[in-house]
Amino acid sequence: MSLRFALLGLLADRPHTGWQLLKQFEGSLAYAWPALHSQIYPELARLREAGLIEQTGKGARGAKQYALTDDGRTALERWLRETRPSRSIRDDALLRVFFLWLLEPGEAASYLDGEAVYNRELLAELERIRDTEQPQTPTDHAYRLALDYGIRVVAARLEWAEASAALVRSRGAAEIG
Amino acid sequence: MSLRFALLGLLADRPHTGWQLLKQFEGSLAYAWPALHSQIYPELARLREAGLIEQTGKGARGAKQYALTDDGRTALERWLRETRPSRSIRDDALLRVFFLWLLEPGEAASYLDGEAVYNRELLAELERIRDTEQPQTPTDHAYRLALDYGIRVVAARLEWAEASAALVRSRGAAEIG
DNA sequence: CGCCCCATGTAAACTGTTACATGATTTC
DNA sequence: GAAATCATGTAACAGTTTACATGGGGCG
Repeated sequence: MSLRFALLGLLADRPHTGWQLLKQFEGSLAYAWPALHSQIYPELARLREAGLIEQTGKGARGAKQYALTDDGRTALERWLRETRPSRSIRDDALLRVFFLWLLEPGEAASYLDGEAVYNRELLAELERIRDTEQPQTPTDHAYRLALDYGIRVVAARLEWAEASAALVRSRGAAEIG
Repeated sequence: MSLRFALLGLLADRPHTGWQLLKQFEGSLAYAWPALHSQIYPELARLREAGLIEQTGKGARGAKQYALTDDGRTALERWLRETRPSRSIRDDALLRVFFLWLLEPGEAASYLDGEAVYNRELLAELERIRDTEQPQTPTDHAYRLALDYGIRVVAARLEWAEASAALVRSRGAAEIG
């Protein structure tokens, strides 16, 4: 369901080829809704069949350019305005935390160190993007809001991982000492 | 894949019936890896078939109690120690932010207000749990780490939503004024 | 006895990943 | 002309949701 609207949303800004859409999903959208070409191309065919998008041209090497139709824009705006976001979450890294008690304190702390490293590097990358790109268009401003979200959430995860690793180490030391 | 290990992880603490496992997935695990009975019961049958769990008793009304086998514990510890968490994320609420430029500033701000309300209420609920339950066992301590993670991340999302709503309103006012 | 909750399962539809498959254009 | 990248598609499999289906036990 969300993939369908992600495609419509990208096409609302300007026409794209399937390949260009794929690159968007590999870029900034990867943090919100990742998708591979094997899912994107069939979905584009279905959206076209449903009249929500139309093919507006051909590029080199068989590329197909699509644009949003009026029906597509209506469907997209209805999704944004009239439906509530799904709150369903799947977070493998968090799931593992529930079972950290199975490991020795030192090993559990190492796991948390790894989470800290991952989030520290991701945070640096997101901050680099924030500090080098200047939003111009309304689309840019929306993407910047999404980037700010990522920065705040990843910073929170980093702080949690650092604090938790320290906590686990101090509890482990107390048991031994 | 993760569902399998989530079940093994719960059974590592103590034996559970399928129903009890289902209640765990509806409770704290819902924030990390939600699952329904239609997925849990077949997966338990497969884990039993594979020798990773065994049925240790029968409860009232046809309830089946399962416990982890030695093979199951080995598989669980290998997952925790030797595999890295998947970083794949699907966040419908974040996806919508990329397309907020489609709405009028007032409507976009309303969407962000809704995100603030949702996260404010969830944060209050998580803090209530933190302040009423006192961790005792190692299992409790791991659950508490997961709860702390939720509190930090939800607090970050709340702050982002409030700041973003204010930002969008001020930009909208600047355009009009 | 009727209702609610406990308790387990299966089937169909949908979504997402991995693997297979092909061909065009650019670059070295 | 070989390799890398652009560009599109299908097939098989795995994971998830929704719907269908059944029966036991406690409570009023």
